[in-house]
Amino acid sequence: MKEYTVQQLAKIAGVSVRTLHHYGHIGLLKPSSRNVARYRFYGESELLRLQQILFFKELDFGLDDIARILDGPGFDPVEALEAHREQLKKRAERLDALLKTIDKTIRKLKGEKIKMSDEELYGGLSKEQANAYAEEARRRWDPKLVDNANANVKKWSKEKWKAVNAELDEILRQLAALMGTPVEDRKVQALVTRHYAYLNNFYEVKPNMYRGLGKLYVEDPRFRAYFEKYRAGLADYLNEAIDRYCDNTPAGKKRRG
Amino acid sequence: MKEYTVQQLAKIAGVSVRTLHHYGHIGLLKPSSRNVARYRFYGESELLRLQQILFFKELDFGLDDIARILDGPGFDPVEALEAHREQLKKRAERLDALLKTIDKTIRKLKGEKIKMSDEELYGGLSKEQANAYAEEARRRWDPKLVDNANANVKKWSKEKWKAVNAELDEILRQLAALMGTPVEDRKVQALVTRHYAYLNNFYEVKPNMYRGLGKLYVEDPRFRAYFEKYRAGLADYLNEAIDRYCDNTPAGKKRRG
DNA sequence: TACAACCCTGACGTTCCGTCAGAGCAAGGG
DNA sequence: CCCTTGCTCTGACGGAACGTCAGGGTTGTA
Repeated sequence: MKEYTVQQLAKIAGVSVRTLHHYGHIGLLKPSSRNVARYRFYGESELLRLQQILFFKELDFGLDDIARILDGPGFDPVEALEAHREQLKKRAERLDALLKTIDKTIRKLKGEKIKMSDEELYGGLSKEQANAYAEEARRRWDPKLVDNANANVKKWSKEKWKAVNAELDEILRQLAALMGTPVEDRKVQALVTRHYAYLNNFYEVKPNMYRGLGKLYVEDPRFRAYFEKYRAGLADYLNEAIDRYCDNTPAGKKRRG
Repeated sequence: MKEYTVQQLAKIAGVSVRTLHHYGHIGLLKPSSRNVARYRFYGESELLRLQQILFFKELDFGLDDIARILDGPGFDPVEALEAHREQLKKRAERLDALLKTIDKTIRKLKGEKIKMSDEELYGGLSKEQANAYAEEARRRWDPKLVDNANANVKKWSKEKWKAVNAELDEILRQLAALMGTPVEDRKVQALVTRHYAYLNNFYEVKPNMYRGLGKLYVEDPRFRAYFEKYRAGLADYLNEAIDRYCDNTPAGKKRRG
């Protein structure tokens, strides 16, 4: 039977020795045996448990939660592992897509240094898209405000557009990374809020208009249904947006070196 | 110019009020103005900055790093993207490894389930544990004796296992009850001796095999010093021992009581 | 004017480790 | 057999990024 010292296990699992000590102290992962000199030794099952721990840690569970999960009465390792495997697979696929996108983006950024027509100004949000948003906003809230906003938008500088596009891109990318996460999740909430804060910024809407938005997305129960629907089509939407981003993204918005 | 109170900004951005306080304290995001009553007020630019902060935070940057990024002379988006890509790549690789491990594990677990009944035989000590002990014993002492012992062990009846388990349980319980008692105490000595006699019993080892371990703990004067030193940690040690005992009890696991 | 709902400033608590310090083992070489 | 090198141990303190009171003002509204 294989046994690992602290350092060996640490290296295998990619954590620090201190982490293993810590896990031992809080009873999360104890060595399978100890030396006369109290040296720690871990077996295969500890390695597996550590993997599970790290897995849940990736999902942002606290260590005590992890302990409850792993040591809970109804914990069927096979079942749990199969569920996790599915999650992992999805994550891996998403990561893969993200990686490709980023590669594309980097190539684009490196290649097409300076080339930006007026049309490209609209970048992350196509004219039609912007109009679509405007349309919806018009339907939903105050038409005058929206028209006003659009008028403002047209006066925006290139710089502002760049910044705004970049932000939308960021938000979308992160939302994509969270695909499959429950809507109630704090991260999703935060991102959605940011997304709408972005829209708010985009349209330079007044607070009272924003109240409706905020409520819809953050407090209103309708938000749930809306986002469910939204999420279903999110992948396509994002791919389009990302492609647009790659094709339209002009050279660096700069600062520093 | 639109102004937000702490709570308003917090809600919009999906962070806590305390977080805004904190960011103010460390100089990462300061309110654009303050009341006579020192109430904080944030403007549009603070909202934007906060969103940038949150973006980098999602990427696991520390707050001081974020400050350096945002307040620094400038930064290169390509560079940032490439760094980000590296991070994602590592993550993807780890995910991949995890997936493989999980697949292996699932297969293993499914396979082993069938053989569970066999494992039940081992009672207080899991098969691996038993084998681990055996392995060590084999290394340390006479291989033939160990094999012999194992052969014997396999013929033990459930009744015998129960009895043996009960004894270990009893010993540990009494040791726990004596926690804090000086090592020199006759009772402690007796129990420690019984503990090792239990191991002895388990392997049905001969006295000479036991020499390496038993003498060190019970007769050798070095033991005295050693144990004195570790007496402070005795509680932990015992708890660990007891936990190990519980963890390895298969079928009808009794975890905690 | 009362009262809920905000806001303030300390200041201590928490999680998850990083990082010494002071010491003990393990093993190969001289 | 000693020496050196490389692990390992146990505290104990530190620190990042807040959470969570306590104790006490402020504001808007009924």
